[in-house]
Amino acid sequence: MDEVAGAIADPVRREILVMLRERRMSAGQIADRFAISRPAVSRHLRVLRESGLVHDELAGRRRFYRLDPEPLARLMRWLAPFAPSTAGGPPDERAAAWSGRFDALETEVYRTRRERRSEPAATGERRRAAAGGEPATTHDRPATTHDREERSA
Amino acid sequence: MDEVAGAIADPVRREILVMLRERRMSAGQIADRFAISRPAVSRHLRVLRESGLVHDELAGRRRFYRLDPEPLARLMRWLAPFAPSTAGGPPDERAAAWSGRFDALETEVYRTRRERRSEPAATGERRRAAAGGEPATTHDRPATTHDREERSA
DNA sequence: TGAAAGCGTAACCAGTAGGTTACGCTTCTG
DNA sequence: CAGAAGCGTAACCTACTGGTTACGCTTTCA
Repeated sequence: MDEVAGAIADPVRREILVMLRERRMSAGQIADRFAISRPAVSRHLRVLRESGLVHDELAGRRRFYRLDPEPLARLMRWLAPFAPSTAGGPPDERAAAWSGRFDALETEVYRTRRERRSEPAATGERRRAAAGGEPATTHDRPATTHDREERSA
Repeated sequence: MDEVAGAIADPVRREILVMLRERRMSAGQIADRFAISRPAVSRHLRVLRESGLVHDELAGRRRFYRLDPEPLARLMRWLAPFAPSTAGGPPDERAAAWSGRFDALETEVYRTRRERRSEPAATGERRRAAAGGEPATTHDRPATTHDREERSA
């Protein structure tokens, strides 16, 4: 539990989780989206791995990461009793804050997803070629060979 | 968000939140339940305060803390999109892990609540007079005057 | 009104977190 | 088969965390 919450506490790691929600990604693909150095990302990935939030699988010289939502589910399960009207004690002021309990979550999903689209990188500016803008320095890398999965983000 | 997750990441702070779920408590009441020093607890409380998870109100020479679940609700809202079948991308393996989504939460509530009853202290052994055992050194403190709220735990 | 209760802050310390650069290992590729 | 690609680890540094003791301030009580 400590590990899961601790993993979630870092914005880079949260962003990685969001990215992996869509599809699995290689370490390099992930690292390219952030302004920090690759070893830094590598260690973030290790934290996520050790907390069980992601699993890795080698594929040639690349290592793919995929999300495992189970630890997040555990967190949710711990969080749930804090909802008001959940086996009541003296709660009452709680009811207001929890704003609709689990409802309106579906709504929230879309809002969150839309927001994210603009800026995946979190801290700086090294980000290579993001989704939005001009082709820019897309030939930053030769792109000679297998470019199937890379470009899809 | 960082702050909330960070606050949740510490076992002492999590236990404090669980305690405050039942009723508001003074700093001293809270501190007495843990084996760590009182200033340590005081700082945990400050972390919780700054992350908005608790609010304090002075009452004479005592300071009462009460839970504010709203930040936890925000966390839930961030967590929710990780549930499978929530605005699908390529998710599918996710479905298994998320084990029943929000269902079975009600069940979980009772289990968790029962577990806690036995040992509120987390780290050590300084705990004064817990719920269970003999009257022990209950007269550790004179208990001369207003003892309304204190004994109820 | 002076002593004790109740709490927070200050100063200090060890351990951890997160970043960086340098490096080594394995796997493709030309 | 040599070199590049792709990743992780090692070593190092700074900043933050969580604990401790010492102390100061406000409120209550005898």
